[in-house]
Amino acid sequence: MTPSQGGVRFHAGQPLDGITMHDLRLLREDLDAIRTRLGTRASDVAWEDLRKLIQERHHLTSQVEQLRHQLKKGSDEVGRLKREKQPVERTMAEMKTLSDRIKDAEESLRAVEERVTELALRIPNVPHASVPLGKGPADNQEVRRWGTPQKFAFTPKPHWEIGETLGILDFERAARMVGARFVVLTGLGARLERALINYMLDLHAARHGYQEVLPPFMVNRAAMTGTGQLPKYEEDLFRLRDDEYFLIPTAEVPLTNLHREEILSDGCLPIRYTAYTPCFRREAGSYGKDTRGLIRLHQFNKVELVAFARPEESYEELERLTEAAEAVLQGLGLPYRVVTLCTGDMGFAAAKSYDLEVWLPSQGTFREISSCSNCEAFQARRANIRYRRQNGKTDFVHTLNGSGLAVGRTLVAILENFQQADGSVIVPEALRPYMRGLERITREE
RNA sequence: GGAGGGGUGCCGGAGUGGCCAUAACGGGGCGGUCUUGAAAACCGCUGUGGGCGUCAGUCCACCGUGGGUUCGAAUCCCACCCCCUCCGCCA
Repeated sequence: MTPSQGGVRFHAGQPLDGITMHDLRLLREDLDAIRTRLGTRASDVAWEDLRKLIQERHHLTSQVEQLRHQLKKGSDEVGRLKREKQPVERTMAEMKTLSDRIKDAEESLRAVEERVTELALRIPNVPHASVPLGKGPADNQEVRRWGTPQKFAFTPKPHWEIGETLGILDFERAARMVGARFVVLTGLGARLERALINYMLDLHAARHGYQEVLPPFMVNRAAMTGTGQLPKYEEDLFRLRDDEYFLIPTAEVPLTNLHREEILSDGCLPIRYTAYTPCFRREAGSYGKDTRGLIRLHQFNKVELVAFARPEESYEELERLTEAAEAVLQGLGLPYRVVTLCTGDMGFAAAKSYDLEVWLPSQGTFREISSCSNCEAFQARRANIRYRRQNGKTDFVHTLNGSGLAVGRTLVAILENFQQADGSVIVPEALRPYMRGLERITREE
């Protein structure tokens, strides 16, 4: 793949060929079916251009291959003639002409492939048959609820008021040193955040069988393309100015890319990873939404769950992963519900997603605190992650990911759900060992 | 950042322009012969992706990545990436 302005480019010398090929086979065979199943999910895809380009690519490929075959034979002939001391000038001249023709044809092919890749990489994943059709959050389906929201004898305060009164959240100083949508946690706030991270990691690593990982917080373009953040959502990412590196918007990116370009052995599946990372998001286009508090920040902490599964087991794995995320909320005693996202509300890479929504008393609603998705083979194709079946054939794995949980939003839920009339906040029992036994957060003098 | 060395298949490792690339040779793995069983020995098989084809098969690409030279490149040239050693700097 040739580097090009504005095209899809790879930093670490990784070719795109493998990625496009896999998508292309599917597309060539079933373009219309895929288009129909995607519906409004892919309204901005240039389907007709793509159809033409795929045909053109196919045509050019066979042409180039045929010419190359001729050149190979001719060049062998030159070698043979030279050994036999026979004249070679004529054959060499013919081959020179042929070689030039090949270069032209290859140039055309390269251009077409680049266009195909660019278009194909912007097609979202096809939803699973069990996903409800819909346009937005209103069409999501509630699956179950857990816990009972607390009845307050007073009007529950929003978390930013609780936090500022307790002196553990400082938005003002954060804004001064960076800008809007950042926070400084201090004292017991910082300790509570750290306690939550450790509690979640321990739970997933020790109880749920996820291997703990501490990955890089920035990755290259190839990795971002593999999980589907690129090329379509570049404006949502923070990018370094002098290097082709991006700050991760979620640990899903480094964890899933852990096995990019690998063939896993059947016996090691399923593979389960958990990691704490900060997450960086530009939140382009969300001006005015959740401007106060910890709900929507440019940098937040998250403990992530990622799994690699055999295709036939991936939906079972999605349930297992979702339950692991739920266990965090249950352990903390926070009421929540689980919803199945409708086709219109799902992420780019997901085939099916469950959102966990935690109860926030100050808003009187459930707010997203985790999103658990089965991406099926979508990311595996883009990142070329395969496994060897018992019959020796290779096949793409299914990748899954979910928050387990968004730490900042968990802190929000704790402050709001466990706030007391005197302004203090009760520390959930599960967290106390991580808080040096502290039972209640009060203002520190 | 500076100097040097290196990236070849599951692993080690040969290959410095066609003849030995259908990547030598060795190891590992799988299957078979032999054996009461095993070892040894011997024989065979053992990469990925794509095109065409009903099958048999056939064609193309891949020796870190991308360009270039050439009738022809793992091999020559250029750039980049990664790894190792030493020096400097640094948490």
